[in-house]
Amino acid sequence: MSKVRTRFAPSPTGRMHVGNLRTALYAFLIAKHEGGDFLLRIEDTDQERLVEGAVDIIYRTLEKTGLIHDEGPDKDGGCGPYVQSERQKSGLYLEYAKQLIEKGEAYYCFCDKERLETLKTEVGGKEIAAYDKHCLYLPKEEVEEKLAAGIPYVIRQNIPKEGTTTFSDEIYGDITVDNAELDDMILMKSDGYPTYNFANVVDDHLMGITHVVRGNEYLSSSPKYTRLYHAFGWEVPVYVHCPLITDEEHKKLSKRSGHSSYEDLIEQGFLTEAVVNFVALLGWSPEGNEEIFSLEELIKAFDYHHMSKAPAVFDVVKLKWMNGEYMKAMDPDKFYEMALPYIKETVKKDVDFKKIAELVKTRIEVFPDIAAHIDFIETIPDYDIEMYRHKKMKTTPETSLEVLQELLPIFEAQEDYSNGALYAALVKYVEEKGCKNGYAMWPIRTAVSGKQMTPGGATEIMEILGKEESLARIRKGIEKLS
RNA sequence: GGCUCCAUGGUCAAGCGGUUAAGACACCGCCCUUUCACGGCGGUAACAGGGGUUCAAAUCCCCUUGGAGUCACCA
Repeated sequence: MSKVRTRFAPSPTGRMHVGNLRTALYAFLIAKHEGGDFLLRIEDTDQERLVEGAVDIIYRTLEKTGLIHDEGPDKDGGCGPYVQSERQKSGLYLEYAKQLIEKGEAYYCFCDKERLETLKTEVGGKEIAAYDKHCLYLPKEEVEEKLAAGIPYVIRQNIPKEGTTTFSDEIYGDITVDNAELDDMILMKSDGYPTYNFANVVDDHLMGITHVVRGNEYLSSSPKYTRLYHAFGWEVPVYVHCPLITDEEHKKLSKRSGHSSYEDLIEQGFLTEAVVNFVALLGWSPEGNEEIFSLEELIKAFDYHHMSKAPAVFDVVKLKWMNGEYMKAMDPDKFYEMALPYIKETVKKDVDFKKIAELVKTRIEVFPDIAAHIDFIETIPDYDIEMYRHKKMKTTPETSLEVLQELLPIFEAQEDYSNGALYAALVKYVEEKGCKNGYAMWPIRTAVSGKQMTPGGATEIMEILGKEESLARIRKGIEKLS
């Protein structure tokens, strides 16, 4: 069996859609699992939709996610160029289209926009057009004349009205459709560029792609591609159509969802590794129960025969959980580095950011969660004294006042404001008083944070706030309670 | 609307003729705990419906229903 070659063939139109990322990932995994090649090809045949900088986004995203290609525009592997607009310049696509015309598998079409309009019908609120093969029947002389006169033309695939076409997909099995359902799709546009449909087939063949991995929105046009391969007499690649990724409404994931692109997710504080891991599990499941996979582990475990057919909902809640897992497992220094901008955004004071990062590390799922956890460090919120009441700790505003008043001089005398020393002092007080830890801890933590929940306990917070601020907050608490 | 695909808990999903129908997220409860979280333990919750085939069906077939995709000189 020949070496597996897959490709990722995006068109540079903006951010990296998570559906595209997943497709790229699967293509990468299928190739790498077999020790094959993964190529990158830029499909920029639609000159109108080109977005400046989009190619850079593609490079950057692939690099960050670790989907390193073996061949591409920047890595010649002998099949170049790897950008379709560059390939187009050599007249390659037109040449192949002409081959098809000679075989009777394609034909010139001179129909203008107005005529095409008349072919449209509206069904269910949608406009549907089916070409009527008008130009297929043009006499040869007339075609020559029009060509010579420089009349704009397109080249269409000639699909018979009779019979059926069958193709085989690794995931969905054999699919057969009536040829009558297949439109004579355009291969070459009037601007001289090939359509995606045509360039895709030609290039996949020329680049020796063995497995075509793509989203399942292409399932219905696959018979046309298959006919193209047959028309050329080329070997049909293995098709692997990936199930759709949908939003919570079970619709194709769109920009409206707010998290449809890789870049969106990163901006929302997700980690690249978590996104890749999560997306890998959308439409595929490993053999065991383990769900956390590095890219290396995915390569080893990925078997595309275990892919599912049904569309998968992109569940942000689960992504968050997974992201939290990656946060916890992250190297502390790395975490500190990444969390710092978020910490600084809410805490302007000169405190130990590293300690804050440590405290927050196991409690957040995404970086923006940090703000809500530590905002009290900057300024203490105006809390209700009922917050001092806690059933389990057996505290009330009254007992809290007493504890705070007794503890104040102790903390005033305390020089060492490290967590350990503070905790020791507190425990000593608790022992002498003969009460439970929480009985004293709760009021202190409340006074010092003004919050129902905080990252860390009373003394951990005091350590970060420092002596002066801690005492000020305890005094303020006493004031409030008096 | 035509065509195509899909159908196990709220979500991701194991399952591929015989199972007490896994696991994860979410949710709930308990425990642990310097609060919350983390962690540990436990719980609620599913084979869309109807026909077949078979000794036996979540698994195979058909129909119904539901959902999605697609029908461009976009990819």
